Amino acid sequence: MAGAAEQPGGAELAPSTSSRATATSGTQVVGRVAAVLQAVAAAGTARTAEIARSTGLTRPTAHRLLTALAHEGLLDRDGTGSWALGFELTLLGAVAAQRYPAQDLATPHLRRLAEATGESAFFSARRGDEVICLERAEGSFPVRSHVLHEGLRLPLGVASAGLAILGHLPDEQLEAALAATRERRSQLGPQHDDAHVRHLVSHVREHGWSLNPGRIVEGSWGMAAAVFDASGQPRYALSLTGIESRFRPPRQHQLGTALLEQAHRLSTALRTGRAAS
Amino acid sequence: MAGAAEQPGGAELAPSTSSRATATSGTQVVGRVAAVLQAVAAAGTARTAEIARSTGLTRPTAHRLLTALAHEGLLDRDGTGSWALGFELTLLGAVAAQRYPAQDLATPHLRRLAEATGESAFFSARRGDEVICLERAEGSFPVRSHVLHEGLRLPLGVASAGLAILGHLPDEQLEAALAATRERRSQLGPQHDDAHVRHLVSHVREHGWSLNPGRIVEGSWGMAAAVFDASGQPRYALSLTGIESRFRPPRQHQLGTALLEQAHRLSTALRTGRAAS
DNA sequence: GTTGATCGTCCACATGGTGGACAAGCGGGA
DNA sequence: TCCCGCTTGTCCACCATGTGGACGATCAAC
Repeated sequence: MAGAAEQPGGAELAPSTSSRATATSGTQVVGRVAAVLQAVAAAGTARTAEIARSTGLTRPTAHRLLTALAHEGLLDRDGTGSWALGFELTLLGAVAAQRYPAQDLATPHLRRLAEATGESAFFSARRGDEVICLERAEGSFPVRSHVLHEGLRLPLGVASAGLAILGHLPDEQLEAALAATRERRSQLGPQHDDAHVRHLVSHVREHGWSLNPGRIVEGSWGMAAAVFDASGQPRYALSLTGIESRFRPPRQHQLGTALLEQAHRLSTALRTGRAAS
Repeated sequence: MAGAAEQPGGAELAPSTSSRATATSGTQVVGRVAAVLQAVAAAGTARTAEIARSTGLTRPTAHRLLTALAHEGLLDRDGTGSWALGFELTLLGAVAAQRYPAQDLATPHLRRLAEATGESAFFSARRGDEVICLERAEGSFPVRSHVLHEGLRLPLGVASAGLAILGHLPDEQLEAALAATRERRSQLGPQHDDAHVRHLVSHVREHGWSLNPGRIVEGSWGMAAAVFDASGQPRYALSLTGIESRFRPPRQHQLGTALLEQAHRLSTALRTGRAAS
């Protein structure tokens, strides 16, 4: 219900990729600013036209916003003309992170996961109907998936991290999330329809951890465990990605156990506010 | 030259505290958004009217921006109606911090300083003509100064961190910074005029570290050492604060040495990209 | 040289933001 | 209880501000 914008009449097909329709009230330039920042974050680095496309803005408008944001230090521009998140966001983020100390506490657990399993490990956070990848720790295994990267936003339900979180939500919230992400999921392919997601969610409810059997990129598998914030909500996730052959039983079971253990320790750390040993 | 806005005619006395006049080109709503975010960050938590005052916006306008930003998750609103930085800023900041990994590397050095000296230690960053306090580590000594806190922005030259950075700038940049901060410094009191700042800067150039002998709040002293980024610029600072009696010689000399040592190690870590031992 | 893509900029239009003014809520003091 | 001073949220007429179609410049590839 937090970000549930009312949809007037039928879902009018968006012309391009314009996703957000947060024009609830007041200043909508703010919404565009947020969309631009998120688009740059998700891309890591992007050109003006790419941002215009991914936000649904016209190119002149995107250009004006981008330059204005860069003028404020919220964005940087590298030599080639690509945009990236700026220093000012580091400063604001550092202050904001005090109220949400999750990442600092997560880093050691992430490292431990990567070391123990040899796969690449990720820390992600839920916000609204999306899951944002926040940090990556490389594993030692030389074949690595680069589907996920810091800043990437995916709707709940398409990656293992989002699935793990979905699996710990009560039915009502699960249905709401499915409804809210339905359109975006369908754009990512038929393998993300409700039936498939529900199947993977039931797996989470049975085993505690989630499995993404190559649903985003063929052969790139993922597993995740939900992490609970101080109020007991599944707000974060720890996940592992790698190639199919390393995510089959019985190794699958070992990985699941390792994920659950670190997720549990991290949840405890978040609850007590103190880093675990 | 980065943020040097041209001043039309005489410096028309600002009615309230309106500081920034970044209306160089394009969208100026973006400038207001940035100002609001910075104001909230600096206050930690603030009411609508306070933000309106500190940004120079009218209250309805501030209110609209604040609610719009909260709608995007960039701000939160607690039960009492106060605003604080939101979760979305944590996410954006985490991605942005990858390109500026200073804080992660600074934390252990900060802790070490606080432990070794018993005073509270701070990590700050320069941006434009300001220094922003980013992280605090409490010392063991029971009398602590709370003048500095995370998010606070001060013009270069009024606190020990800014002084340490000023002292490592070439003359030309020093003069530019003095000119750019002159008005704001004068608002903070006559003890921050050019002559006094120059005197403290010369101290930095002689000893390597800076000393703020209670220039912001009487009896609250500070010392700092500059930290250099990968390109060799003095972009950050480590500092200590405490009561006057603990910042006199010969202890002053010990504190300065400790600051310089940690600052040097941190600078090395920033240059090599790897955390020091 | 030609094509095809990007980029940055201009300017008339009207959309969307502005802020003075009003109303409501809250607590303290008499 | 009433009044006062403080806050906050909201309205709406005005016009400043942002918008985006269109143009010209730039660059790389073929």
